[in-house]
Amino acid sequence: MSNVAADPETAEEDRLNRAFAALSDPLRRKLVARLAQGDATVNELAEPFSVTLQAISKHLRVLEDAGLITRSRDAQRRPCHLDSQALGRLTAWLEGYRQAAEERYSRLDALLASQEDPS
Amino acid sequence: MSNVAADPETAEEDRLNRAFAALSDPLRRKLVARLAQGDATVNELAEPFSVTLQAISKHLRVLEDAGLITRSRDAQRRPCHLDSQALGRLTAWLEGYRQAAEERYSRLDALLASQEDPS
DNA sequence: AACTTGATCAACTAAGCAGTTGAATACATC
DNA sequence: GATGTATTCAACTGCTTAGTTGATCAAGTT
Repeated sequence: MSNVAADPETAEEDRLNRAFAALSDPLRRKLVARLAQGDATVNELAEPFSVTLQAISKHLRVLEDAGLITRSRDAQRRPCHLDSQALGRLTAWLEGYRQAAEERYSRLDALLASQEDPS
Repeated sequence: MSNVAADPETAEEDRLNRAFAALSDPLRRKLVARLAQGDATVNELAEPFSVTLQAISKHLRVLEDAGLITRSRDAQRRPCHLDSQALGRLTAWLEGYRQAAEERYSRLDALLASQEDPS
């Protein structure tokens, strides 16, 4: 039942799986948005929403398992902290392919332009 | 049964839902990676994988519904094209919060440094 | 020790999704 | 018009997940 991949290559895959899946839920994205403003406890995070505290707790677990947040301890409280580096890894993945695609298109555009005007 | 949100605010939400969900699948990420190299047909995209063509077709539909790819027509073929702008919108979302978080931390670091060394 | 607050665990339900097989559609060629 | 090729549709199965309620644990308060 271990969800943790052994092989480091699939481990990175797994981390991307979880991170993107975590961000596919609008409530979890709102939690991320809130945490970007500063650390917060489960109760604080739950306050604006009309779902149960347990639901929020589960969402935070998903974010934690995805490596997007970390949690510490302050008496009974479990403050959540957004890991900006984790967000950075996602943008790095996206940007790699976006730039590759965009470069190709601009080369294609240049080719087409030279075809139209073969001075 | 319409999956398209009416209100423009939830429409953007919906687009993010679908885009992040689409990228949470490793096979779909591989399709994106392949398409970053250049447009391709369903058969070409399916070739490296051991799943059925129908499965690939479904994955492409998910990517299309998420706005990550567009599709044209060439006789029976349906070539797929990666929409780099869609990837850009995702990085924009991520970067907004990453930078906000990082800025806060650097301010906090500065504060702590000044506390340690109140010259 | 009893009580309150903060958070999680456990069990369940309803919904969604990745994959399959088999049938159907759309276009191109013979 | 029959055949082959590229792709999608339809129906089904197994697994995962968001949400709920009720119980439990952990730490501070009286």
